[in-house]
Order: sequence, then structure tokens, then C-alpha cells
Amino acid sequence: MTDKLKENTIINAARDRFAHFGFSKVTMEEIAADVEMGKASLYYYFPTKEDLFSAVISLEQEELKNKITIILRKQVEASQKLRDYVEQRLKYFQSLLNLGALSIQSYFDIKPFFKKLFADFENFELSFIEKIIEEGKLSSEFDPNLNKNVSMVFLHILQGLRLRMLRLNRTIKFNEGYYNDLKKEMNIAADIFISGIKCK
Amino acid sequence: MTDKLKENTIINAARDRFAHFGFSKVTMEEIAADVEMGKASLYYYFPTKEDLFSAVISLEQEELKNKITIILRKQVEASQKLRDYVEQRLKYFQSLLNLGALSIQSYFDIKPFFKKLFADFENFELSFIEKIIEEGKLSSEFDPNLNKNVSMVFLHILQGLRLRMLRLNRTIKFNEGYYNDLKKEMNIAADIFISGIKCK
DNA sequence: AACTATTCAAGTATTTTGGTCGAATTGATA
DNA sequence: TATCAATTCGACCAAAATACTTGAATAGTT
Repeated sequence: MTDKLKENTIINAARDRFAHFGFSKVTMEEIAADVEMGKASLYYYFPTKEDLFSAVISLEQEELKNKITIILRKQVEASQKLRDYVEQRLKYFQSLLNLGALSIQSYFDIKPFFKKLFADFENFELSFIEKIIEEGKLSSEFDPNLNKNVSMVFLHILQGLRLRMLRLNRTIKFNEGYYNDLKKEMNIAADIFISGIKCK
Repeated sequence: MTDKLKENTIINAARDRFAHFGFSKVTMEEIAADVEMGKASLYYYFPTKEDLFSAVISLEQEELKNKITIILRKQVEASQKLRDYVEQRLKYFQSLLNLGALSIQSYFDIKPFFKKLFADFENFELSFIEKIIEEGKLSSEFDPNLNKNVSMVFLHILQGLRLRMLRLNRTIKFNEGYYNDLKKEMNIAADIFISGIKCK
């Protein structure tokens, strides 16, 4: 097995564990056992547990980026693309929750090693939204005189809604009910927003 | 809130946690937080973590006992009752797995504080099977000259199949695939057994 | 043979966590 | 109000778990 392949094996095993138990509940030894290695061998590939976790998060982000890129290429109107984005983004949020990457405090008291990862991703998202809105302007679907920060505002609205739900989410798992509530809320917010930036 | 009620609140919160993460992955502090108490208050009701866990197991067992008792009262032939029992018992097995009560080693190297709990339950099961088989004999569905240990053998066959599957179950969760395999296997075994004790 | 990449058993240092204790609080009763 | 018992929790401790290291062994390559 090649080096890169083994790394992926580890990342995938780690993802399965994290997705089920969350970051703090998974030990390096367990992951090592999953891939049938000694614990120390894991440290050969990933210098810290956090690095391994970062790799998992990166993978998740990469997957979302792909999905988002696909949305961008679709032959639908810009407002539909925004709606699709909202949906995919919510799914990603849920998987982060399961991974144990998010909690009320970790969202504020965010560890330094995650900061960059999330910041980069946020930039990607922002430029994605900007592209769609630009597209909508060009096709006369959206008002051409929109404030240039409108993309950022949209991004922040979604972030705010998620954060709010995170605060409520004191239970073990982000359960189905909460998830659907948040989904509805997001869709409504997106609809209003889209309607608000459309040409009158 | 009364004393008994608070106890149940704790047990239920604990059950939710254990069902999701397993015994070893749950801390008393987490359970305390769930019921909005201090950790020390939990120890007021349950002197040890194992005691709390026992209470959860007891609850599960009680629920299975109820289901089994209902089966006994049904107006169906004895062989069908046995099949119903096999199904319910398998579900209970799965929930124990999720609670983290079972693992390959814990099945052999069973902790003393569980021993009695499981032993009592096994006796209940045995007498349940005996009743059904007696019933089948009376209605001439089963061979009246059966060896008196036939109930115990049936019980042990099921135990053996579960134990075997437990050994295979090295992954994180007893996944759907394994579960269905075990279910099929159990049903086949039950069918053969039933056919074997029927009147010819 | 010489060298590099990889593995792991057996550590160490730190954190977590099961469990305790005594003081504070609540609430009923007289 | 005073008293007493039931209940709660902050702060603590000892033991266990766990992130991470080290150094030596092994596998693989040239």
C-alpha cells in the first residue's frame, strides 16, 4: 500500500469514529486498531490528534466544495443555486456536528489550529455566493444595483441561524426534530433573502 | 419532583447516553449536565456508575419481560410464540450492544456486578421457553416425549449464535448487515429447532 | 551491505474522571 | 421562628485513561 493510500485509510477510519463518537470520545489507539497498526505508527503520519482531525475536516470540506462547484455549473436560475447551496451547507453543518467539531463553546472559543481551516473555507463560500449573485445580476434575475456586501450578509445570516441552533442543541445529538426546524427556518430565510434581491 | 421520579429522569438520561456512546464513553458529569444537576448529586441517588448502569440494564430487561409476557398470552400456536420470542430477544441483544454492556471479552470476563442481573434474567427466559414448550406439548403441537432439557438447549443455541456474532463484531457499531445476517441465522436455527420438536 | 522508510512495545507526562466530603440550601414540621 | 432531614453542589483527590515520545527492531530498496 502506498504512503498516500495508507494516509487515506487512516483518515477514513478516523472519520468513521469521529462521526459516531465525536472528537473527544475517540482515542488514537482505537483508530490505530481500526487500521490494524500500532498507535505510534499513526503518529508517524499525523503528528497530533488534532492534525488527524484537521485532515478529516479537510476531507469533509473538500467534498462540500465539490458539491458546491457542481451546483455552480447547473443550468438553473441563480436563486435555485442559492437554495441548493443552503441545503448542501446545512448537511455539512450536520456532519461537522457529528464529528464533534462543533459545540457551543468551541464555536466561540475556537482552537487556533482550526481557525485557518475554517477561515479558508469561509472565503471559498463567500466567493461562491458572490459568483452566483453576479450571475443573477447579469441575467437580470437580481437587482444590478445591489450593495456589494450582500453576499457576505447572506453568508452571515446562515451562520447566525446555525449558531443560534447550536446554542439550543444541549442534547446529545442534533436530533431529527431540531434538524428539520433549522432546515425550515433556513429555507424561509433564504426565500425572503432571494425575494429581496430580485429585480422588482 | 418526587424522589422516584428524579431517579427515573436520571436513568433515562443515562440510557440515552449509554445507548449512543456505550458504557465506557459516558461520564457521570455528562449525565449530570443532562439532568441539570451537579455530579455529586447523582452519587446521592446512585452510589457508583455501575449501579446507575445496572438500573438502565434493569429497565431494558423489564421492558423485554413485558414484551415476552405479552407473547405468552397471544392466541397463536406455540411455535409462533417461539419465533416471536427469538425476534424480541434479538432486538434486546442489539440494544445491549449499543449500551456498551456487551463485548467479546465482557461476555466471558463478566463483571461481578452484572452477573446476578444477567443470571436472573436468564432464569426468566428459561422458564418462559419451558412454558411455551409445555403448552406445545399439551396442544399436541410438540412431541410429548421431549427431553426435559430441550428448553435449555434452545436457550443455549440462541446464546451461542449471539456470542459467535459478537466475536465477529470488531467494528464500531453492530452494523445493519451483521444484524440482518444474525437475524436470518437465528430464524433458520429456530425453524429447524421447532421442526425438530414437532409431532411427526 | 548500507541505507531509508516504517513499525511498534514500552515508556512518560498530562488530563480525565470516578468518587468523596463538608458546607450550603431547601423544605417540611413543630 | 427554630430545628431537623433531605438534597444539592463546589472543590478536592487518587486512580485511570490517554496524548505523545523514544529507541530499537523490521521491511524494503538500491
